[in-house]
Amino acid sequence: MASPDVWKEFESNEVSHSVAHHLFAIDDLVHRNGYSRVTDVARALKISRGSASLTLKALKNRDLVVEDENKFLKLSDSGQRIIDGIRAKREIVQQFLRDVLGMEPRQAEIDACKVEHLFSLEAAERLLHFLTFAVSDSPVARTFLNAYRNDTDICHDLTRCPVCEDSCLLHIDDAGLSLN
Amino acid sequence: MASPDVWKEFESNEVSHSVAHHLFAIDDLVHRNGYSRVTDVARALKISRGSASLTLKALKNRDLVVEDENKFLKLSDSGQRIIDGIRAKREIVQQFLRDVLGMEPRQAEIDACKVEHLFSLEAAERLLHFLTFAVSDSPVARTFLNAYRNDTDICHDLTRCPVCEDSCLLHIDDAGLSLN
DNA sequence: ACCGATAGTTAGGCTATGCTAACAGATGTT
DNA sequence: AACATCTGTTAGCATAGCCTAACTATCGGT
Repeated sequence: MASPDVWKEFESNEVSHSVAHHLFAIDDLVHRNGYSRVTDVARALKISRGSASLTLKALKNRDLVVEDENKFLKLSDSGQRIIDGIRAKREIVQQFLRDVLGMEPRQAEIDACKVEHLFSLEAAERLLHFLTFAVSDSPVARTFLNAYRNDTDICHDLTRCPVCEDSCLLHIDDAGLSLN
Repeated sequence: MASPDVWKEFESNEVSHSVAHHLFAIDDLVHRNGYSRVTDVARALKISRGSASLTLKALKNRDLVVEDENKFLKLSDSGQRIIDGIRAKREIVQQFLRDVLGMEPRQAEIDACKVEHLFSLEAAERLLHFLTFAVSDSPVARTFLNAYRNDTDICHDLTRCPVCEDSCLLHIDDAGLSLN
């Protein structure tokens, strides 16, 4: 099914989920409070100061985070670039899940947060353009989204699979998911 | 920005990426060759027999994998259910990336593989219904997809951001991504 | 000057996931 | 029977992330 090596790509990202959120925390704290220290990051992420200290030391070594004389932290240029990109991906995915697929903001945020650092730049760019077009004022887009929403409301009960009569995705093949 | 605890949800999934692919390997091997042993799984995943042995032992303890007298492995019912669900998510995401967003199959597969085990059931179900509608023969859907593809071709160079003139997502805010 | 709170670091431990290397057992070939 | 090979397990090691607990340093108030 899957090509031989694809699965190992999971590890090979610019930054891990954990690192991404350490960077997010610094960025948010600096913007909200004007500064960010180890303790602030730990509190924001709800991890211990010890963990934050170690992770942030590694990030200083990777030149993603810089520290001034007073132990105040900020993102380096490359750290900022990375986190801006990941934030953009999160917002794109979240808006798609919420505004097109109709998910509740909270669950859309959880799903987007899980995948934000994993999608390729290409996927994010394409999704952004799709999103922009889909929610535009263009009559074609409006007609489409309205039709989709009616179709969803009328024809699909999102909580019951037609095969097993439960909430499930197991039977999409039986149910005929063959889209070209 | 992000709600306080959302980021920790990353860990809380039914199975990890690694476990998912051990299960995939068994499922694929059984269907392709009729059987699956520790060595086969190791070879399929390109990891050592030692690693596979340890991980699979854990999966036997979790009752996701069962072993017969001859050391042949297969998925338990719950293991099968999990992996069918994740495979469905992968196929849905991959088809969306490929058939709607227009990505090459290979990159679509890589992206789908990274996120397949992370999306919520709800997101997958909604995406499935969207996909089914979007690529259907309905005139509304056809018109929309054609218009989208023309718009993409004509108006957007997916490799250049209008602000920084490079391949980037950093400036989506400047570029006006505010979709309600 | 001293006490207590806060900040940062470090040491030691845990799990998950990978590795190599050594070893045990079965199988197959001469 | 003997040796080679294949399979599976285990031991020891690494890294990423998290934990607690202990230590250091610094700052603030009396």
